[in-house]
Amino acid sequence: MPNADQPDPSRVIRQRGFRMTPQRQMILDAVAAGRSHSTPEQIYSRVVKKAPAISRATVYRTLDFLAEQHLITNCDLGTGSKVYEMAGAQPHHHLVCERCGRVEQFGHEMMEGVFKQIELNHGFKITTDHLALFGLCRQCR
Amino acid sequence: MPNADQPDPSRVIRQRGFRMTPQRQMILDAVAAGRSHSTPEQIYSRVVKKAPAISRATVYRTLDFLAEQHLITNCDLGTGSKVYEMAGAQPHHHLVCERCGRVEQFGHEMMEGVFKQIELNHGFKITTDHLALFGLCRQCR
DNA sequence: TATGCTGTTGCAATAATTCGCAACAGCTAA
DNA sequence: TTAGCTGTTGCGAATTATTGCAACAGCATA
Repeated sequence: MPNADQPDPSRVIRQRGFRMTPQRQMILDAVAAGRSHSTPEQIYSRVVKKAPAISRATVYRTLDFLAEQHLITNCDLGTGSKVYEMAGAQPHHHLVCERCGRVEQFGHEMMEGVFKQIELNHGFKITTDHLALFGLCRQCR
Repeated sequence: MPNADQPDPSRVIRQRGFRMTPQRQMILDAVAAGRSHSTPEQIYSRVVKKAPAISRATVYRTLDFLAEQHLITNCDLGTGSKVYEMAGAQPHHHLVCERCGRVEQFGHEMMEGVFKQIELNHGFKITTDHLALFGLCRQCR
């Protein structure tokens, strides 16, 4: 069931003057294949099965590129590597417990008020849609 | 003029069962010496002048440690390395323009409402006090 | 089709960060 | 003071991430 809210990435990229190459398509597919957050290394290992010649540098560059285009999002949960997932679905953020490592989610709507306020005060339009906030969870306090 | 709000780091660390070693003291001093944000490499190069034997791994480990103890804070402005600065002074966050790279600041008080709300809803106490939010600045929109 | 412009890729080199482990240092209790 | 426990450090290697550059590929125009 194709989602009308999610325009064809290929079209989006071309409309902006870039190219949807086989590498980019494969990497996008690999991000989608990860149920949720995937590290660059996980994505690389998925892609390399289909295209053994692909280089790690291409994976890193392409992930950056797709994130700039807001087709995927990334987030640093403090695990050493950034993690990536498809954008669009339900924008959300995370609460990471510094003690036990538990990760909770909360919806983007909680942030929208502040972001709007910042836009009014600073004329700055925030596009960040995938934050990690650190602290202590209910159990660990 | 000593600041009563800033307890002696050495005391804080020892009270928690850790040790204030010469390395930790030097690294803390090096963070303080940087006027604002410093990269691990900048900190390393300051410290290595005083203690040529110190290893980069120690710098990275110690920065993590001091950040966990909330004596310093860090933030990823998208420049390749995390940057560190002393905690405590004026907690603040940054707006980083994706196009021109300009970095603006805004005060922690803007976030406090949301953080309080999250605490009510999730029982999660957020300690993050140095965020980077990405988007487009007034000029670049 | 031929040509040129520009975006993309792979490779190798480099940079940034982390890890494993043995040596070392500070604290406590005998 | 000595012994023992545990936190810390230095070293070097391993891992992870980024960069520079030449070759290549897609699209447009002639």
